[in-house]
Amino acid sequence: MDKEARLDGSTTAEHPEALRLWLRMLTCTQLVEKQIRAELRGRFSTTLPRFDLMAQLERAPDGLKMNELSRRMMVTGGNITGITDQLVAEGLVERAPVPGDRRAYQIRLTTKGRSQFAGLARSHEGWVVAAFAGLRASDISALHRLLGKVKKQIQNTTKDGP
Amino acid sequence: MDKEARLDGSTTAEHPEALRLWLRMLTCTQLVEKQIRAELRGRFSTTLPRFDLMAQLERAPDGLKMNELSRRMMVTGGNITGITDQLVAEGLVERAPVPGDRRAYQIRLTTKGRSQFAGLARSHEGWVVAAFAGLRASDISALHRLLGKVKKQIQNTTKDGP
DNA sequence: AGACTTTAGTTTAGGCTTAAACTATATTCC
DNA sequence: GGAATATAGTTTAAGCCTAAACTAAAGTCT
Repeated sequence: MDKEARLDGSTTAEHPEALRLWLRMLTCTQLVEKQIRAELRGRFSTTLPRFDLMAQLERAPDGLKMNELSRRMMVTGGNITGITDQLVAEGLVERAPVPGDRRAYQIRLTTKGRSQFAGLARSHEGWVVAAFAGLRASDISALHRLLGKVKKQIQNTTKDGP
Repeated sequence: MDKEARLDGSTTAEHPEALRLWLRMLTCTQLVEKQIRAELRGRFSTTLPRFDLMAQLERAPDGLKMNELSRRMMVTGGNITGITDQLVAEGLVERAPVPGDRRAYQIRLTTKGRSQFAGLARSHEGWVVAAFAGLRASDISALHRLLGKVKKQIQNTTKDGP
């Protein structure tokens, strides 16, 4: 084969398949994500992080604390502060006090936020369905299952720490 | 309306399967990416975009023009300008004039850049292999094949229209 | 109670990324 | 040649994201 790859020379040319898989996976994710970001921006003048935060809250009727949002969205607390600030300023989300802990807030969708999110979610689902329209149901479940193995593996090996 | 998008439940083969797949795919990609970014930062004091740009140049011995880098990395030209500026400042890449077109540059790895990249690439491959270590070779090729379908689908539907 | 540690959230400095406006050079078309 | 258009690259303003330092409130231990 026409390999120009001089990355590894002769020592460890054993696993370029994982590398090829990773690059393809990254490409797919980026393509879908760029599509969704562009639609959110063009049609709703919003962004993916704002949508993601609202999606988390939609599934938690009593709201979530900042650190729960941080954990579920896999981003830092400072990031949550920034996104929440914006959504609060737009009246889509509110910070409610937590009885018994004056440090924490419970973040909840406002009525306005819940109503706006309904439209967002409907469109979002359509874009995602369109992105995977080339796959049969069996392909989708196969992908889902295999990615489950990947997720498990990563979480196990990453959790090993000091 | 019919539902509140309560995506936990049913076994009915509707579109939410695609949604669940997408969320899992995003999670996996983010986990791997965060791992790689952390290693690049912790062990080499560099970043993923810098690494990606150098990786593109490594495969193009004669170098690439800015717009080629922009296209291959799927990011905007302004972004390439910024990353290139930093790598030039560190002496890892260079802007060479293109004979016959005074607007363009040919971006190339310097000797120092090529040498540094060799170490980066070796480690990078290791991290990726580790991330997919939970999969058998047949799983990896199945994933690769299925993601090929996804990629093709997205590129076809996105390319439509002016 | 008082000192120590942990937890919740914010702030800050810096890098990444984009869209849009901009400069400079090439190309096309009369 | 000269005007209109297209292309290569940069700049700018704004949002996202992180790590690290910080404030305030809980919790722990003696």
